[in-house]
Amino acid sequence: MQQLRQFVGNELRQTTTAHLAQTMAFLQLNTTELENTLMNELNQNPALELVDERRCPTCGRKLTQHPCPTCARPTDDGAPVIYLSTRQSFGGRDDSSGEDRSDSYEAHTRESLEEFILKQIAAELAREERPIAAYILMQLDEDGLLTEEPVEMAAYLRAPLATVERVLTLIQHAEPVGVGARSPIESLLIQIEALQGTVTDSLRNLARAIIVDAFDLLARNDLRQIARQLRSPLASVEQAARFIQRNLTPYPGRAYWGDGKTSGEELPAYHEADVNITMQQRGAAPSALMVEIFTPLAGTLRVNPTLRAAMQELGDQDAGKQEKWAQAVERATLITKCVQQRNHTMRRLMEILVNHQKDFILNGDGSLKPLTRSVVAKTLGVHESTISRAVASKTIGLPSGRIVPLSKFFDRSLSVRDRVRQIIEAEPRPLTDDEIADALSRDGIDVARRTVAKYRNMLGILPANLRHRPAAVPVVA
DNA sequence: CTATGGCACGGATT
DNA sequence: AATCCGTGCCATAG
Repeated sequence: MQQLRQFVGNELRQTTTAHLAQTMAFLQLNTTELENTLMNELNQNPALELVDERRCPTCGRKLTQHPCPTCARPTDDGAPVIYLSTRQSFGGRDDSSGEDRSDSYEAHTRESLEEFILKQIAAELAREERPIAAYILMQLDEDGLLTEEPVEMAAYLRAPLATVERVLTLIQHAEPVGVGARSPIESLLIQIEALQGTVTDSLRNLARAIIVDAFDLLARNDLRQIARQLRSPLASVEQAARFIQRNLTPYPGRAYWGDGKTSGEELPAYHEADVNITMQQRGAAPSALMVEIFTPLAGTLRVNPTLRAAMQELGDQDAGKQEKWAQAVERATLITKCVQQRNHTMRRLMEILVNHQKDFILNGDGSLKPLTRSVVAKTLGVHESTISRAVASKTIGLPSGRIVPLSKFFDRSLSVRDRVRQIIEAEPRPLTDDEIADALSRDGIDVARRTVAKYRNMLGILPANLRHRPAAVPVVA
């Protein structure tokens, strides 16, 4: 009896830990990544099937349109509506790369920026150039700059240098233009060339000259000195400097995250968010927040019922086969359960997040309220690491159209940084960091002057002594 | 002498 | 246990 109990206990613990491990693994993937893993699973596991008949992942009803008209209906009281929705973009299993499954490079391209670039240049790549492209993309740092010399890479890949450089050129000219440059300067130059035809040549030439010959001066915003050195009229230099600030970025990789760094216009969103928030206004009623959580795959995932039935009929005739099928079914059940659990967790998480940060969603950075993952974990009754995983590597689209990392909801200092920005924007004369710190403390925010300096840097704002009339130039390390 | 940025330490968060 | 963040101290530039 005791043995039996122990045995059952072990079994139970085993399946539970397997279940837990899988749930955790799924939870920390973003929608696209999960989609890939599920696709793999579908290919390998006959017991798992994707029914094309689409059902609303929130209520389970058959779906005739996106999003589910029942679940995604604005409420009258203006409370946020949170619902799950399958991605429309992935209509099924199209895939243009109809042939060889052996692309080893796919394994390395989970990161969205890399995928995004790869997609653009895929058509131009010969097969043997693919691994090269994949390798180069892996060497990009977080700013989108390349850390390794082409010569080294060619040696490592045992490929001709010319080929490596050809691929690199392709990458550099894909969106976002300038990734894969070896320095901020090179990146800026590539971006300038790409703008050929959109601005006058004289402006472009001057801008190029400034970057090549007077880059350190530009970083210090010393326009007079630049004008003297290049023998150009100050007015032209000012114009060119403004052009550089507005249209170019030394960190092409950052534009990708929709970070505040891209001074100026909205760049197109380079990837799809995992959650999307919009505002739906119904007449004069208070606008309700519509929170759409994307689940991967269009269709419904389930355990293949015919296989399950066949397995039971088979009995013990073919023990080996039965064993195999049993495992497949078990795993398929596990997968579907875990996906459901992931959806459930994401939904509960977003519920809290949206309610707590409603002001932030509506009014922007300044209204972000402090919030830590552990607090959310407490109120949700789950472990902290669960929240960490749920937040990790996910992005969210705000009503403003910006796509930001979900972790921004937990940023400890975003609202203070926003205050700093406001203060500087409204300053009559350049304020020193100390004065900014004072101004903040008058608002009840106590931060050290050193901290103000750090925030300033994060915002890409120059120190007071370099901050005159014209707007700041992004500081380059 | 003043304003900043670099380094590193300690506490909080993950 | 690892990482992030605010801060103090000190060197440096103007």
